[in-house]
Amino acid sequence: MATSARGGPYFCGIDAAMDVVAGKWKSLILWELHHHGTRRFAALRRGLPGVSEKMLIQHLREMEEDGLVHREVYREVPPKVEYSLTEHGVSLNAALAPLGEWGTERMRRIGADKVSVDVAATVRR
Amino acid sequence: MATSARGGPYFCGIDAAMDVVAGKWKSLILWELHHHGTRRFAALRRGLPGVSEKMLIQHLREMEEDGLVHREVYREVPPKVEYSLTEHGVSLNAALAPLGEWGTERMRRIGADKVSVDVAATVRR
DNA sequence: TGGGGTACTCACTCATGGGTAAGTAGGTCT
DNA sequence: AGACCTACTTACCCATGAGTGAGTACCCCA
Repeated sequence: MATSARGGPYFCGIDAAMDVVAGKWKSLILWELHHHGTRRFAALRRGLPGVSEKMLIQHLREMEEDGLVHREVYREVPPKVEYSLTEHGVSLNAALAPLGEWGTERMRRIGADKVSVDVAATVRR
Repeated sequence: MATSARGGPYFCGIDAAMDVVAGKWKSLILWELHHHGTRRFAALRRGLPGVSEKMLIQHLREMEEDGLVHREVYREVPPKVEYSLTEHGVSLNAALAPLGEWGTERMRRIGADKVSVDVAATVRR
């Protein structure tokens, strides 16, 4: 994996956007940060049932590199780190909205289950 | 791989939509079919420089299962199969439009290259 | 006669994405 | 003293996604 930013060449804009959103949890992180404004690492973790610490950190780092999230470290002694969306993160979220609606519609069509907190807790083991 | 349709449980609509669009070429296939209306297998293949036959077929089959593309087989003797978008495929494409714009904007910001036909041909070997 | 085009399938390989579990540092709670 | 909290890092493993190359059936054209 390149530690440098993801970056084309791309076929088109969708390609470029997908590159940034690809990853099992990224869209959820975006959603979570969008709805709560600012969240600490542990809060984010609790908000995404099933995510592993490794993946959460990896995704957050990549999204930081991509300029989607802002990471604010407070040098206190129980460590404290706050994550929030940047301007680009906010606009990406807005761009994802129609897709979210389409997906919701699709879930209705195929009758897919939504992950409930209980199910998620079970999945988490 | 389950041959049955992908299908949740999902956290939210975006999740459900991403499930259907995930795959290196799916969004490009959508784009290609949207812009040309109806395309034959070989034409699609030529339109997506770098795609392997295996992946193209696999993606087309999955998208057919998901109700995004329609597959019309003509029982002639040089085989002829035409692919086109279904109503759901069209609406998905529309839902992807804002994301495409965001991606295009991002490409401008980071100065990413766009795949040209020449580069693609080279990549294809 | 044989090369090419159509739309595939099949077998094999490899890279990567993601999961699991443990370790770390410094401080507070019991 | 020892358990626990924070936000991580590190090492290891495995399943899956994707690429390569060959094979197939049928026909057309040079």
